Amino acid sequence: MPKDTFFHLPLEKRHLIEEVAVEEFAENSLHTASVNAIVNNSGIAKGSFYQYFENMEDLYKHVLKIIKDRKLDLISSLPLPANNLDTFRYLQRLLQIDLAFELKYPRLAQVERRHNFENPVTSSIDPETGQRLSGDGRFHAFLSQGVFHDDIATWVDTDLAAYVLGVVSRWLSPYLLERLEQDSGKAVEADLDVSSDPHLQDLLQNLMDLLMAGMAREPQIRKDFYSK
Amino acid sequence: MPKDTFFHLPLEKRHLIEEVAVEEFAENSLHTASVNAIVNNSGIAKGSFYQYFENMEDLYKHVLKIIKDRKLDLISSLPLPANNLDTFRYLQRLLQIDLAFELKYPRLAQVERRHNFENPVTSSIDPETGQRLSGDGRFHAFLSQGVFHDDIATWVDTDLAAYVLGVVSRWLSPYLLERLEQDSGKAVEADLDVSSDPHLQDLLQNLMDLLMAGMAREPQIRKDFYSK
DNA sequence: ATATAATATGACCAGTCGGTCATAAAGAGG
DNA sequence: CCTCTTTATGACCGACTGGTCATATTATAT
Repeated sequence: MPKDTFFHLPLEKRHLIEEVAVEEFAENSLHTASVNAIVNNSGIAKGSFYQYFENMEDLYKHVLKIIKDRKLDLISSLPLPANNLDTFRYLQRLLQIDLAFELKYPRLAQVERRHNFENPVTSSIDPETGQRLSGDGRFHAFLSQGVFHDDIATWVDTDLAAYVLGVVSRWLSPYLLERLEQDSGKAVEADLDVSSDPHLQDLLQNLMDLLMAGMAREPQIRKDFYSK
Repeated sequence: MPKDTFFHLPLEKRHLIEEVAVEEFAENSLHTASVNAIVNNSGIAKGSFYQYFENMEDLYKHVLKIIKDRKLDLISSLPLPANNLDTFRYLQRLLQIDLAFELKYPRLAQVERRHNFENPVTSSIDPETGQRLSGDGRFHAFLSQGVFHDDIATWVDTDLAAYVLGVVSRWLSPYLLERLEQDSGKAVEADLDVSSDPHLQDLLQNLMDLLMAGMAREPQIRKDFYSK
């Protein structure tokens, strides 16, 4: 955690340092990021850096926390979904959240991608159930719910599916945004409404169809013929 | 391209340097890889490095070429598929190739992933047709063939699908291998036959089912009801 | 005004970086 | 043996690295 001094800083100065750090971590990993670069780009003295942070890792963890906070803020700012969200509307919402985050904080999203690349987590074991738990758990939760509600076929290997969904959601956003720009011929505005833009909805729906028809039980899916 | 001197080297020495370079590029990008590290780890003098290569980028490109060559070798070494390969067996083969490569050359695969991360290509425009062409073109070819043979639904956005397949194939291999290790409780041997191991086939088939039922026209897929 | 605490600063350190180069060693042809 | 070419070497260079620290400045409290 950054030292107290850092949090006593005028907000403007603090935010400047944070912005510069984000930019640095977007282009460099924790181990290759440069203290000197951050110091120079934010106009503070080298000594000040070490008055604010223990070391680079301290600042890095702080940036990761910013990412977490911003994402939570963003989720709560999105229009509240209906109480009984359809299984696949729920998945669509998960993808939309990542998309909105990419749109609003592209550099933070890049830092997150880099972090994920340097610290890959293909899986971890749930200490309670002993089951595999790939990724951040969002998609495991989605799949469990889906299977429970008979919306997802029972033959689906949920850990494999959760991993695949995680990978797709992580890399989908930059593709969709670049695609939007190329298709429309103009830059995408940062305040684009991800849940209403028609072209974006088309693309997202196309992906949803692709995923759904594979996992949805209705209409007939081959494997379910045998398993039930 | 490396200088002549490099190719005059005894094979053993040349391969040692290449191995050390691969290891360096597996852990560092082109811009953060260290000449000194490579020199020390391979036991050659600093000056020799610059007798063999123009600079680090020269060596980097050479390693990329090794990756390309090894992959081609591996493809031609795999049992030849039947002439008229079923559309989805063809996709399965594409995934198996990536898997075999990860299994046989895990460090080369890591270098490739890092390269792809540092030089992301979400899409490029085909100069001939003017169409979008995401990824390396393998999956575009697959999808075009599939649509042509009526095996893939016409409503599928092929560029989006090709991108998703590319992302999945790139990140699937390390997951599957780790999964195999955890499920079986023992390390996976490097000479595992990716096209015959039963557990591996189960997992791959599960993913194929997931993808197929979404893209295969048979049995009924919703969107095709309307489009045809 | 004075004393004390909090903050800011950049010269400085030892270590590493990519890259060069004069020199030495080794090979090849006669 | 001598000659000429190719290859090997590591000391050396200037630039940059993360980190320290004595000193200076500012804010706070009395």
